[in-house]
Amino acid sequence: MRLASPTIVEVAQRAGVSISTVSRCLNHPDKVGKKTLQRVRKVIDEVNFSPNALAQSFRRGKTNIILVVVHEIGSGLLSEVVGGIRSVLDGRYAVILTESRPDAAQPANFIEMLVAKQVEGVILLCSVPPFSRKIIELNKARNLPIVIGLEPLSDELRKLPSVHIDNFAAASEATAYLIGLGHHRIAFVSGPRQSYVTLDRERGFMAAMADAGLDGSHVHYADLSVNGGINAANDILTGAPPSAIFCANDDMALGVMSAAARRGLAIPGALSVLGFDDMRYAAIANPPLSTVAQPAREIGIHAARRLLDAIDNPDEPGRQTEILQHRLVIRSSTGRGPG
Amino acid sequence: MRLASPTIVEVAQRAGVSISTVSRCLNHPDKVGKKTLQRVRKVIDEVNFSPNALAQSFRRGKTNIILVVVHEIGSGLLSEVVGGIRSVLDGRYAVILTESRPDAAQPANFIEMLVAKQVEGVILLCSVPPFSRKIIELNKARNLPIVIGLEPLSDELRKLPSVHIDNFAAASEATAYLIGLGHHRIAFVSGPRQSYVTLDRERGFMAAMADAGLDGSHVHYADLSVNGGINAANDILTGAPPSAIFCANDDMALGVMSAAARRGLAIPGALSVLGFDDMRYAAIANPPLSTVAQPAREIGIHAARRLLDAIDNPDEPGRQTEILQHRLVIRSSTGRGPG
DNA sequence: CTGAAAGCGCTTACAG
DNA sequence: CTGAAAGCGCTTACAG
Repeated sequence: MRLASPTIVEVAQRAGVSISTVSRCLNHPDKVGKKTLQRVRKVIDEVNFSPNALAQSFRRGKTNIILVVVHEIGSGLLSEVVGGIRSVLDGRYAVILTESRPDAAQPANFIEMLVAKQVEGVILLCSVPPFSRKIIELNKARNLPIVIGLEPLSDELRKLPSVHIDNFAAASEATAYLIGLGHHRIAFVSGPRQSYVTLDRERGFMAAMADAGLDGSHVHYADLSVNGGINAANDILTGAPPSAIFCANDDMALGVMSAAARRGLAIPGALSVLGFDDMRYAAIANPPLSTVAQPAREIGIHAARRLLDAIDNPDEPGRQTEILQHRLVIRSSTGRGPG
Repeated sequence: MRLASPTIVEVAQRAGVSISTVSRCLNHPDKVGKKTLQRVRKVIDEVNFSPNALAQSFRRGKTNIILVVVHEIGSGLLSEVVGGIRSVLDGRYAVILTESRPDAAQPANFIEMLVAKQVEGVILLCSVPPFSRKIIELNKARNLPIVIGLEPLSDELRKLPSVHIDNFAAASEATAYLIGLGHHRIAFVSGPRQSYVTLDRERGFMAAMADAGLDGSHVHYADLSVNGGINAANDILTGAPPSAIFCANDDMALGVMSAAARRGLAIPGALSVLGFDDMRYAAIANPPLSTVAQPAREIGIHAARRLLDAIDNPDEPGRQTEILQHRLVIRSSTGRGPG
C-alpha cells in the first residue's frame, strides 16, 4: 500500500502554525520568524515532508523543466551537445531528454501531450517529423519556447531560432579537399531523403563537384548507420569503384571502411574515405578517419542560451539562425587520388 | 506576451455546458450525449483547447511518466537498453531520460526533487552515487517504484529489483578463454573503483587467473573511456608487456587497440585484446573486437516489465535480482598466446 | 511576522 | 445524460 505522503497541512498542524507559514518556510524563509522557522523545519524533518512538486508546478504555472528531444540517445555527438546544454541550464532548470525514434504504437503524440504544459522550453536536436510537427503547434498556440540545434531547419521549423553549422559549405569544402587530392570519381553516401542535414551536405557535395567540372551524380542513400554504410559500400565497390567515398556521417564512413577492409581494399591506398561529424570513434578508427568536425558542445551551449533568451523575452521574435564554425579534420583515411 | 491558454471553463461557456461535461467529453466520451459531445468537440477544435497536463496530473495524482536515469547518453549499449524499455512502456507511459553525470553545480538533488512527485517509476541504468542515494529515499518514503538495470547493485541499492548479467561469471569465462589460447601474462583494465559492474568483472578476471595458477595482479584502473584505454595501454605496453589485455568495456578496448596500432604492435599477432559489452562499433573495429555481449535490449525489456510489476503490485516485495545470459563473442582481436 | 481566504484547472462522486 | 459542488496541495496577495 502506497504510503500517503505528508502534506503541508500535516506539517502545519504538528508545528502549530498555518499552512501559509509552512509554505513561507519553504519559499521565503527570510520572511519567517526565526523560532517559527526552526520549529517548522524540525517538523518537516520529522515527518520527512517534501512538497508535492506536481502541486507546486501546477500552482506556479511553471515546472523548471527543459526538454531535449533527440532521435536516439546512443550518439557521442549528441552526448556532447547535451553536455553543452546542461552546462548552461543545470541549476536553473532540470534537463530531461526524450527520444523521437518510434518504438511502439503512438509514442510521439503521447509525449507531446504531456509536454504541453509540463515543460518550460524545448530544444529539438532532431528536426525529423513527425515529432516536430505537434511541437510547432504548441509553440504557436501556447508560445512554448523552442530552439533547434545541430540539424538545420525543415520547412515547418524554419521560423524557429536555430544553431548549427553550414552543412552545405562544410560538405563542399570537404569535397574540394578530396578533388584537390586528385580524386575525380567520388561517391557520396547520403542519409534519408527527408533529412535536411544530409540534404544540405549532399547539395554541398554536388555543388563542389560541379564547380570542378566533375560528375556529382554518384549519390547513394543509406540510413546513417554503420550497416547502412556497409551496404552502400558493397553497392559502390562493385563494378567500377570510385577512388573516394564521402559519407554524410561518421557511422556510415566507419561502415564503409569496414566493408572495404573486408574486401581487402587498402585505405587510403586504394580508397579514400571521408566522414562527417568527428564523433568519438573517428580518431581511433584504423586508419584514423578524416572527417568534418562539428563544434558539438558549442552548439549545445548556444542553443541553451537562445532558449534562455526565448524564455526571458517571450515577446521578441529572435528567429535568426546562428551558424557555428565547422572544421575539416584530416587524418589518415584520405590520401592522394589517381588524378 | 504569453497567450493565455483556453481552459475547460472557456470551452464550457462557449459550448453552453458545465465544466463537468467538458471533462467527461475528454475522459469518458461514452457517458456523454451524442449531440453534446459533438458540440463540445467542435468548440475544443475552435479554441484549440488541450487540457493542462499539469492540472490533470496533479488532480489525478499520477503523471504517466517513467524516468530512466543514465550516466551519459552517448552510448550505443544504453540506446539498446532504452529501446527495450520503450518497447514495453510506450503507449502506456511516456519515457523520459535524465543524465546523472554532473555537469554543473548541484544538478542531481535538483532533479530528484522534481522527480519526487512527477514521475511514476524510475529505471536506474547507473548505480553510481550520488544520484542514486536520494532516489532510494524516495523509494522508501513514498514507495516510488524503482528497478535497476544493466549495472549490478551497489550496497545502497541492494534491496531493489534488478536485471543484469552475471558479470563475475562472464569475466571469468572470458579470462579462461584467453588462458586456453595460451596467454599467461594477461593484464586487466578495470573501471573506477567505486563502480560495481567493473568490480565484478575484475574479480571474475582474478578468480579465473587464480584458478589457472596464474598471476592475476596486473590490474589497471581507468575511466571506462577510449582515452582511458589509450593511457592504460601506454602504461601496460611499456617494459615487459603482457600477451593479452582484457578490458572491462569495449571503449577502453578500442583505445587499447588504437594505442597498440600506434606502437606498431600487430593485433592479435603480438597482442590479443578482449573487450566487454559488444557495443555498436566492436564488430567493425579493425580488427573486429572479441568481446562479451550483454543482451542489452532484453535487459531493457525485463527491467521495464519488472517496473510494471512494481507499479501494479506496490505491496509485493519483488526484490529478487534477475540474471540474463551473457555471450562470449570471438572475433579477430584475440589469437593464440605464447604459452 | 502570521493567518484566513481565494484560487490555479481539473476530476469525480453525488444528485437530479 | 447533465450540473453543482467539493477538493487535489500548494502559493500568494491581503489584512492584521
